[in-house]
Amino acid sequence: MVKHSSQALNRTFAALADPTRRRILAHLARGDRCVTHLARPHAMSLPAVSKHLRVLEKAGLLRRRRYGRVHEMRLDAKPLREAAHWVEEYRKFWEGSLDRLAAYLEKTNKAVGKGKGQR
Amino acid sequence: MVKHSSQALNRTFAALADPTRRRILAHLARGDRCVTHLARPHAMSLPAVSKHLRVLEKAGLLRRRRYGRVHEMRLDAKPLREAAHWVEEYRKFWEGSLDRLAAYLEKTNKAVGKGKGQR
DNA sequence: GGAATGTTTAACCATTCGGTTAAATATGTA
DNA sequence: TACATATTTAACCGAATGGTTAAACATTCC
Repeated sequence: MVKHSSQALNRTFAALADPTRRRILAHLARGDRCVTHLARPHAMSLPAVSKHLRVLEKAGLLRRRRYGRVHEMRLDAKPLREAAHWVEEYRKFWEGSLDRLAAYLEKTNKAVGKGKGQR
Repeated sequence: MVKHSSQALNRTFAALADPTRRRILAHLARGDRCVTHLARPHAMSLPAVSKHLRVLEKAGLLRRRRYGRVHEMRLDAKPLREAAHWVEEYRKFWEGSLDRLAAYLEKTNKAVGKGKGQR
């Protein structure tokens, strides 16, 4: 298995666990946006959105540039790369139990079908 | 963009945001394991691990079968499929800004280079 | 029956999270 | 200068998280 930086994954997955933040990322995928613009479609106060943006920024998922009083946010999807890699390692497990069994056998190198093999 | 079930993604990403839970999933990728076995390498109490397992179970990432007093956990990676799909939609954004610009143009259908285009 | 094993539940605790409102800060404009 | 706009910070709140210990439950073993 590949080595992953735990802290970064923690922040990335935690940032993605909130639907408001996922929606913000989706908006940013259409182009850079300022705070007010990003806040508009969300039924919450501006400080709440500001906090979400800070979470995304800490996770490295967006970068901020100041144009006068306007903060323009730009999507930075690089952290998603690592997250995708992590998830990909489990692809064989959702693509069918046959591969899962194969991996199981490869690792344990034991006979199966005895019923109490692993226990 | 594809439609995703928000609740499931919330649970999946939240479950993945904890390093203990990711380690548990990694262990389960090697084969089905009982609670005590999964708890051993983690420097925390059994109830703590039990809680993590419940979080993973609620997220649908593992299934539980009872053999007498032993609860055997089996990885179920299907929820990761949806998560992977969600993340994949941002692949073009980490694979280079050229594609990013292309997507931007495609969506906005506006000229760029004026400097203040989106603001 | 009684003891040991595997696991969960209950009660508790500190911290974090996601939201609020009010005030402060920074910038632009008349 | 004064006012309006964009955003953050501060203080607060209730709920969720991640951990603990002690007790309960379920099963197996002697």
